[in-house]
Amino acid sequence: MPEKSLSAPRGTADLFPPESARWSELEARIHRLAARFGYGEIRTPMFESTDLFVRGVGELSDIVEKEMYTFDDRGGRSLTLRPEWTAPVVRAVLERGLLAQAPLRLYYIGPIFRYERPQKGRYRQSHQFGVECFGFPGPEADLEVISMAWELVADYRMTDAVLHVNSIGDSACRPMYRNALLAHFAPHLPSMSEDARRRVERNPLRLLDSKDPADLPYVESAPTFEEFLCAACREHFEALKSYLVLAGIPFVVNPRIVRGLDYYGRTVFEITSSALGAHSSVCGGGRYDDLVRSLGGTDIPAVGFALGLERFVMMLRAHEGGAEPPRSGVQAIALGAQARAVLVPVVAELRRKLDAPTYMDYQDRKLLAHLKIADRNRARYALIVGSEELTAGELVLRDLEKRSDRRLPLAAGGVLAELLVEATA
RNA sequence: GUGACUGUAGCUCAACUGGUUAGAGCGCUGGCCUGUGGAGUCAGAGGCUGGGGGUUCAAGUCCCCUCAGUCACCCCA
Repeated sequence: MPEKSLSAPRGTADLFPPESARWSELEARIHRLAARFGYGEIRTPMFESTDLFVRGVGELSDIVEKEMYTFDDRGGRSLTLRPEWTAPVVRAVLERGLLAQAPLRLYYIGPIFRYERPQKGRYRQSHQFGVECFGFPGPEADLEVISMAWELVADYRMTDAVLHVNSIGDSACRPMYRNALLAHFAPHLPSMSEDARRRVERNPLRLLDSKDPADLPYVESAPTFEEFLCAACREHFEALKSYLVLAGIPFVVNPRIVRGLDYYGRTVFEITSSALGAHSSVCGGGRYDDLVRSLGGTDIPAVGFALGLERFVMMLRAHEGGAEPPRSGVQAIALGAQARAVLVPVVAELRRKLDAPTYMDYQDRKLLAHLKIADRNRARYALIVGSEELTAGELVLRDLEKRSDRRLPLAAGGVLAELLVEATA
């Protein structure tokens, strides 16, 4: 048996500096954003009973049919790595009885798993930030969650982001629209794509986002949902649109936004960016007023979204120039063993007291090599101690940006650190 | 699950129709330079050409399998 080289599983990725710092920064910003909107964080297990997703996401959805990481544990239970967050959140909230005190505002951030062929912006493990707002039937809650997603995008000045909104009706009017669509497409089906013919059986709404040129003329002439919305759904949608205008959030009404998961109804929305490749959506969400009941809870309306962090970071990169990160911190440079022995405790002290990185290379190198390392570390200061300094009882503090030296007395450790903290502040 | 393209040094890529010892740039280490930095120059280290099998006198190059990457389809964040 030949030895196999070890590699990360297909569709997964390792994250290293400096990329990992960008992620931390984004995550910190998300936590602050959610806090400002009054949302509390929920964390749920990374795997759940398979049945939860079958019931929550929909038996006929692609996720359940072919994308789940499902396995049996040693007790013979069928478990599944979560492919999305909403069903687990609803399960957790029901289990704890938290909906008794609805309204309830929760957000989550963490990994999801889908067994798919990887491509741009699509991985087998990816990460989502999302929110769930339970207990408000009205369009104010729709506006609230959309604002949150949009604020994140606007925060980073992503000028090519577009918000698409649509209404896909409720259980009263969707069947009527469905029938109208079927009636519209039925005579043309023979000349439409194979995919289209398949979709008719499964989910006629999906015909609307077909990309096949053969289908385009029929899709464009198809009736839109807006004509079929019942009075209640229409009123809800109109109110949301005027709220968006009042909030100054730019949007387009896109009758072809449908959403793939079974539980959505009324409001659906998406945020897209041209930086993202074939599937340009970075954030998708909407209202799911029937989901809680279908998972065994009481009749509680809900609205939320999920935002793909890998895709968001891709957008970020597309909008950033190659700006150099600012210099910060101190590179301690000891020339020789004696200097090193003096400097090591100073470094320890600095690391306790300085709110910036302190770097030190412990090998014997020339000053030149040490300074190159300082540059690579993007250190702001170099703290140099060699034989000259030792005899003079001094050290050199070099400002690497201004390229200027200062000499400071090489006093006892604690006092020295105080001095340096002050000098480098 | 389907299709196309691609796997050669740490990274980005060369190597005519199969032909001797697989090259370059960047990066790395060191010298030029007794101790002042993103530069220059010289030198050095670094490879079972993703893995396995086959064809051939001869395979980085052709064929098959496999793993992985990229992009697209299906679908989704």
